[in-house]
Amino acid sequence: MTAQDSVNINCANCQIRHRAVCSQCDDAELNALDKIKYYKSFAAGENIALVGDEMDFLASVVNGVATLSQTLEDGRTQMVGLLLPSDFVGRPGRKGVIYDIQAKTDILLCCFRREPFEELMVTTPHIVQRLLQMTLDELDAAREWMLVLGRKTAREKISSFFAIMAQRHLELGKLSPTDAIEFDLPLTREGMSDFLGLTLETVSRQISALKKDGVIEMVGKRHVCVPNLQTLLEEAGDDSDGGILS
Amino acid sequence: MTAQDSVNINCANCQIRHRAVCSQCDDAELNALDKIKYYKSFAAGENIALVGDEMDFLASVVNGVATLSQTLEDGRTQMVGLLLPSDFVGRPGRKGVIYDIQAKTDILLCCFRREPFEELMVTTPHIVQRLLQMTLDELDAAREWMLVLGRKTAREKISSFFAIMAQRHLELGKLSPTDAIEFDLPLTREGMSDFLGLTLETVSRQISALKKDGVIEMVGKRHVCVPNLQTLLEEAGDDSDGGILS
DNA sequence: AGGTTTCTTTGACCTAGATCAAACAAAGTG
DNA sequence: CACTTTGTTTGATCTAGGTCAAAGAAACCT
Repeated sequence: MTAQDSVNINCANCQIRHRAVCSQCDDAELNALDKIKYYKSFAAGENIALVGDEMDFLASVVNGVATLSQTLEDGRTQMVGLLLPSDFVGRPGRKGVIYDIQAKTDILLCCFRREPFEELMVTTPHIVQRLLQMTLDELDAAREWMLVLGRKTAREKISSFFAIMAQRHLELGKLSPTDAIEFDLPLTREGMSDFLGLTLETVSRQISALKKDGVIEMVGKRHVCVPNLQTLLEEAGDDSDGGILS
Repeated sequence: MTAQDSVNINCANCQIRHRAVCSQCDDAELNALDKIKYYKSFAAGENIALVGDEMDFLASVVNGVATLSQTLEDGRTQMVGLLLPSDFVGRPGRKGVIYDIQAKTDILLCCFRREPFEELMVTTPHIVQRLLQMTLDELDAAREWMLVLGRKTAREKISSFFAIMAQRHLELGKLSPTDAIEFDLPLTREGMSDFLGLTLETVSRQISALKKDGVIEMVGKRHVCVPNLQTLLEEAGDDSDGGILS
């Protein structure tokens, strides 16, 4: 399903209805949101917003993948957020954008006009409460990444990234954790290097090594198969319970 | 002022009244909070809670410094949060602790009993709204740290840490940004290394180097003097505007 | 005052991952 | 179908920061 196919969606058949910022809203509240929302899609590679821009909407990712990243003057860049379906985009109360936001695949956003959305936040506790939960979850994920960035080896970093992808896929697909898990990488080698604080060459080498050691199998450049999640988690250096919870 | 000296404080003369989770509360709401709160102090080095514990309170840091950190099985540890006065401790909606929380100096917490606090969150929008703001700020700070951890050199990391300390001190002390700034480090060399994803030896070497280059001056092991904040910010690799905003 | 313990500094050496370089592969273009 | 362009892999080399080691320095005992 591409972004274009989904322009006709509405809240009733929305795939992210039960996970997004609106998930605790009742019908009346959903109606209020509906009045201030519109759908907008971006092509893979397109910038949704750049540092210094003013963003006059807030949004939920309906489908597709986007990233948040920061860049130093000399060009070093670090990804600081990976936005997947149901994730929230933009910061209430601050128009000014402080991270570059880029679509990595074709992406569809459910956008809320900023002004009326911020008014709804005052009158609709369900929205603020859900947003708080989601922000706390993001904070936990960011802190998990601080451990990855600060203390893990290159091999552990790649394994951690694959483990997150695998687990995110598992959540949605309702597979048993003992099955083999397959998914497509939403990022290029360079994208992964920006996420993990590595060079793209190191990413490539470590993927080759994990492949050689049978931890993962690759079909083409982007499709990953994880025959045994437990093995991958051990490579990632996480405890047996699997690391990132949310 | 030690933690003990402050046990008699109340909301009216509380130093963090205007920055903490209660900052948007009116008198009635403050009263409701007052009924469910108690003060508790911890000595420097004491653990406030460890991974796996259940924490039956949430709290604001009144004075002193604490840290959040994660440890891998082999002992590598990464600090993922630095809790300073007015910061919030604990996660609403989850009793289980997932980071080690340790007092780094003597510290005084303004604790709220979990159950009634979580009930207040439902009925008191001012609390949830303020908590959302604070959590968004923490998320921004965490993302800024991801850039430090993932992409900065050892010298830039140390400079970034000093810059944050200096700026935090500046906010409170109302000095002009052109004055020399002095402050005490709340962490040992090892603490800084855990924060920055370095070894303590590298921390020590880089501090010596910054001292030799006149970027900072040290009085004893813990007291830092920054003669020129702009110079320090340049060493930190931040843009001229100074990096972390909140 | 001597003796722990904890923290810090500095030196010598080593290694994981960066950098530089080249070839390959796949997809899009005129 | 030649020809870019974009992404990937692999090799050779280099270096920032880690590791190992030892000696100060300060605080805290008793």
